[in-house]
Amino acid sequence: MLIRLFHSHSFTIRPLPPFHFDGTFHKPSHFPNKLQLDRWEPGKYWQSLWLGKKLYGLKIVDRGATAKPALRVTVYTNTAIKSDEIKRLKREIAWRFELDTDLKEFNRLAKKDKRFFPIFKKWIGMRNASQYTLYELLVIAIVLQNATVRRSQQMLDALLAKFGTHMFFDRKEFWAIWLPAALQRASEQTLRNLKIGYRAKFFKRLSKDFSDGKIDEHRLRGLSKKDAKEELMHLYGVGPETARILLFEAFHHVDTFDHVAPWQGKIYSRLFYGKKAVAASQIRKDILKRYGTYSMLAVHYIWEDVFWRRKNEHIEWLEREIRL
DNA sequence: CATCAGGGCCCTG
DNA sequence: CAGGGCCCTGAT
Repeated sequence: MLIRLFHSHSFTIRPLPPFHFDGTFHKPSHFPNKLQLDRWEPGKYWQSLWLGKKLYGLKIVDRGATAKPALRVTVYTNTAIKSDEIKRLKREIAWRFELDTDLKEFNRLAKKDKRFFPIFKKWIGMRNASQYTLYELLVIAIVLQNATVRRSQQMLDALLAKFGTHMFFDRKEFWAIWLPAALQRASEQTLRNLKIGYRAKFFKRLSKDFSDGKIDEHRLRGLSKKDAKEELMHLYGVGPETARILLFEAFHHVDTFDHVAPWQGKIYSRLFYGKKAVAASQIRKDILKRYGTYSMLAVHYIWEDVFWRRKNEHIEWLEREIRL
């Protein structure tokens, strides 16, 4: 069933300068799904958005400049919008896309980095943004586990087609990831039929924990990285790599560089050393030494930059490493 | 045709 | 703390 969101309301948000619209609202290292959760074109961005149990369509348009940023935001719903909702939406959007984050200190550090300064300069004002709720990001991180990109896409598409919400706003179609209760009710066999394999039991248990209210995303947002990591690692199906993704993307801990997966290690080796394979422990040590509390953010800039380049130029070694 | 590792994690010993 | 097993797929 297609849900049409006819009501709309617009407002303006002014991020803290400097701000980079495209770098913040589009991450080319993230691979797209057939059933689209979002859409980007230069200066424009759309996505489905859950706030509590209410579903919105979100459109954000660039109306400013790097030094004087402004975002024109339109939210779409199928019921009228109240003024306190707008307030909550503004706060949530600011959190997810780090619109109020002060990058002064990071930019100062970047300036001292002779080798990569051109990249940091090109993307100045880019945020470590995540459009998702914790639960949604967890779903995505789990379909990434022990699978190649194509299979991850297949798994997410199958799950969306069965449990997701198909929606229509601003003359475009999108999908939203289901709420936890929907997967909790499904049988493990139903999930397995979608060819997600052993992840079925992860999803069952996690969805139950979330819909029972055992995990409070807002409380976790207030915790230190160390405390948040410990709680996340207790979740069923969450290990070091999934925790890293959650800590960095959902909770914006920009110093989360304590786990390097083998495939990432190969790409880092090329980016930072121009070599095929440098030991993960060496990479960790060097990055932490150079970028300190901004380790993951600095790597994020360099990482996304090479995936932006990939849009226009063929990078042979990268194509081999990402194995679609 | 079979075998295998993959954008990990759980469980066991 | 090491190592086997896990779902399914495309590569070899």
